[in-house]
Amino acid sequence: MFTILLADDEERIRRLVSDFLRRDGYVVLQAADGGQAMELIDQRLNSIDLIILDVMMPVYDGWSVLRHIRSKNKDVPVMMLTARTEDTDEVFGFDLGADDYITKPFSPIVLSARVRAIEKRRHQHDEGIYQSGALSINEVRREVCVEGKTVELTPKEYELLIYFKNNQSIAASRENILNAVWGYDYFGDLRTVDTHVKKLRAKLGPCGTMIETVRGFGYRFEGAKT
Amino acid sequence: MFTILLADDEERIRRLVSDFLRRDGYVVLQAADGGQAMELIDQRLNSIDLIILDVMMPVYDGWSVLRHIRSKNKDVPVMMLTARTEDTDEVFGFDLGADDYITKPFSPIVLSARVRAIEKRRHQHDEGIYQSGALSINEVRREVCVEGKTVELTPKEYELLIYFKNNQSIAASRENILNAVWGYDYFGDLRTVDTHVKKLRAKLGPCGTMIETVRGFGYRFEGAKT
DNA sequence: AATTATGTGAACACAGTGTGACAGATTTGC
DNA sequence: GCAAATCTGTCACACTGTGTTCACATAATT
Repeated sequence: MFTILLADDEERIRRLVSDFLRRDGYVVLQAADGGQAMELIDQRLNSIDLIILDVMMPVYDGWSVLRHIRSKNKDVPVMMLTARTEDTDEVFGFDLGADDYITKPFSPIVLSARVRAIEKRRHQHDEGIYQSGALSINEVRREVCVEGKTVELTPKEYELLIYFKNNQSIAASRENILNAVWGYDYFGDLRTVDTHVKKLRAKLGPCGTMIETVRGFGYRFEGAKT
Repeated sequence: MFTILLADDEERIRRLVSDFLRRDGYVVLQAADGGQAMELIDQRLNSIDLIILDVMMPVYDGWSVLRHIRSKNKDVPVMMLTARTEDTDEVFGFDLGADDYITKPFSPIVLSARVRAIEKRRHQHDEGIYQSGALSINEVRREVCVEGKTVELTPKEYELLIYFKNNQSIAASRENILNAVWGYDYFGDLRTVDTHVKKLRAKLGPCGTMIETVRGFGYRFEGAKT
């Protein structure tokens, strides 16, 4: 989920832009002036992924809101909207830590492209994190989350999950799995795999169904259909 | 066969490019505007292997067509043609899922090189997938689809189908089949094969007729006539 | 029409899988 | 270093799915 805070005093623009962004799958919070923007930022800055600020707003202008955000030492990306004037504005904005800058009037297409660019930049920053549906695996932190909540896995369960993640959509026989996870020199019961799969499924809760049984063969891990 | 849909409003470019591609052995469908492109895509997206879209087109522009394609959740490769402008366009295109990007004016040689690159990428991706008519067998996933819908096969049914696939157009006696699928040391009733063939035919639905009876001998699997 | 080959459905034994319990191995906390 | 807690691998049981055979129906061949 990618949440965007949109602050602009023109209702027409808010509606146009938010409709467009929603159609692209983003969640959009709206603020009609700098005051409302400040409030929303104070309340839920941690769950906001991008902030779009109009420069000219009642109560507090965009620069003030931007300054407020940066004073909180949060590096959430901020995009500024401003009427076409001299470039000084632009320089000013970048100095305060704006990430992008769009002059009014703009086409929603361009805006949405810039938003995507920022989202992408952010996601490649998340390198090493696997995500599929409600399941996310952070291999650096060695942490697995389902629906945002951390799930405690034992070492074997974790390694098994990593194996599945690295072999998505591939039917894996019990032998394949045993060789890969337990090592090629391990000669144990094939059904050990079953037991661990069972436990893993249980711990993954709603994501447990991502491990499919291929009857008479083994298992197959399926990333969420998007 | 590799089919390319080429959408560009300039007739001169269409002819130049399609001549060039045809000489390389590709089949080229042409669309003179975004509307025609949309129509062709709706009608026969499944038989198209690559789409080349001009960005500036009447009716619908290239981005809209691209969005339409992706909304169908098809990962057919798309190549965008655009006049040299700002990079934002490019970012936009890649975000929407364009696979390649060529700025006008371009040389047909370059275009055809890029097309070959995409074709290559695609084909190594298709490795291990058998397709014939409405039947497709993904041996990596150990999954069989008929008319796009997954068909659940038991292990024996699956192995039998794989045997048939590997022995297309060859009359196979029941003994051949029994030896190959059940193993040379299996001594069961020859008619067991019949039962499995019957079940397999039923599960394959419209593709069941691909398994032909060779009376007095055995069976023969026939891939779809193209 | 008689004969032979194949299609079809039912019955039954058995193999594959999910599941919980348990004992030994390993790790953790003190 | 010791006890407690946790993890791991195996097993047994229940249940469902699968393979095989058989008997009979239907179709093809003579």
